Amino acid sequence: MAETGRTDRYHHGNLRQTLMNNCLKLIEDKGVSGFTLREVARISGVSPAAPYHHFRNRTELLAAVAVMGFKMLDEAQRKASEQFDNPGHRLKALGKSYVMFAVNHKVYFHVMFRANPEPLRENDQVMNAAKQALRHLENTIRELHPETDEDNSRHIQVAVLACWSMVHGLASLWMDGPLKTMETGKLDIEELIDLTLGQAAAGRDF
Amino acid sequence: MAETGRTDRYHHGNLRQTLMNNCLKLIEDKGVSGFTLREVARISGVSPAAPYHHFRNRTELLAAVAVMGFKMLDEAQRKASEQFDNPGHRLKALGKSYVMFAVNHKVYFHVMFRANPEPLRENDQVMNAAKQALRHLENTIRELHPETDEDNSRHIQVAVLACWSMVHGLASLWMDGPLKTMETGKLDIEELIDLTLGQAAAGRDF
DNA sequence: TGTACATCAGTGAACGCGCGTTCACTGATGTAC
DNA sequence: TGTACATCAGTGAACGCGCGTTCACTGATGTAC
Repeated sequence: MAETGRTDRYHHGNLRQTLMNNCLKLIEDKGVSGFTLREVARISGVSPAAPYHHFRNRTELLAAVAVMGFKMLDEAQRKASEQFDNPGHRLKALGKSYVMFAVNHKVYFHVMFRANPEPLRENDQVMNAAKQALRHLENTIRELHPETDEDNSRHIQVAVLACWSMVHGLASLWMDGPLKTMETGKLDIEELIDLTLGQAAAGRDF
Repeated sequence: MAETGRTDRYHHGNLRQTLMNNCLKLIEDKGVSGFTLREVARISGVSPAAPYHHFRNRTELLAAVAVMGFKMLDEAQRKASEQFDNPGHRLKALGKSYVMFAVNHKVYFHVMFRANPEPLRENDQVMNAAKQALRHLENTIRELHPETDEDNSRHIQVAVLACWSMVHGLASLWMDGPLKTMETGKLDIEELIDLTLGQAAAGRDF
């Protein structure tokens, strides 16, 4: 608070966070592959070597952003699932919350799922944060299928996958853009989510 | 055919196609952002300047690959939709064909939907090819909802979106990898698609 | 069938550039006494 | 309260690198006569 604006000090005071924020800004403008450590340092008003006091290398900065994103998603999913006792309603709320997260935090979503995924996927902190964020969906579906014989455990996995696919796909299409050329692209995204999830709930078409 | 292996000629004979193939190989190894024109030229056994006789610049090579991919998808969708007269069955076949395309042509899929999408999305040839590939899905859904009043046209758009989301999401999750850490990741992908689309058809959960 | 010539599709050297990372350094900060 | 000193978090110059693209060029190919 009181710190904002005082940028003329030798010690920055909050460089780690500043680098992460500017990393996101940069990716928003130029895409994940357009992000460079040097430019992040530059717009943070700091020398090219400074970030190395906070992150081992370029990949670790991206990983930190991804972890942050998964924690935010986790929190959003938690809030959504607390809104309803009925697991069916809760599931729908989780789905909507997932897509809304992607829409409202487009850049995080990119880093979380697509930023040169290979190096990030070998990072334990990232993988754990991801698992945490997804457990709300799994728990809720488990509640919808209380019989827990062996066969059922597989059905649950498939159900999780079906739900995840639907919402991840809606989010992906929104971000990948082809959607924008369609008529529906002009609808309000929130309305669109309701309609689409409703469509799926009715079990029509597929 | 008879040309294969004769690489010691001054004129390559088929450089355009060779560059596109090696572009795909490179992206498979290093990701879209790791693809460089120079390396494509290198592994094609040609000087760094040679590609400029076939593509105006780096982006245009990517665009050509994307167009090729959409044409292949179009063809796959066409074949799938010819398998069934019943539009319900046809829809399911289209969905499966879409996901199988992504799984079997992972790299094309990446270029088509994610390769620094901004420049590609401004390319008319790419956008037209994309529209062509998607029209099978739209036609089939239109057939399922023959009443064509105004309200219905919107329902159709939403239905297209719901279906597209499901299959694009399944494909995305498969490619983005988190899926692989789940139990279901160990299932055969083809089986998985059947189960998931079946799940959705039953209208369970969501 | 030969020849002249336009055009096509390569070469290879060079350009300017920005990158990730390292290095020896130094100013700022916190702590023990 | 002052001072000595360790540690933290910056600087700025330099490294080697590979990139996209351009340039003047040349060998190969196709065609008209």
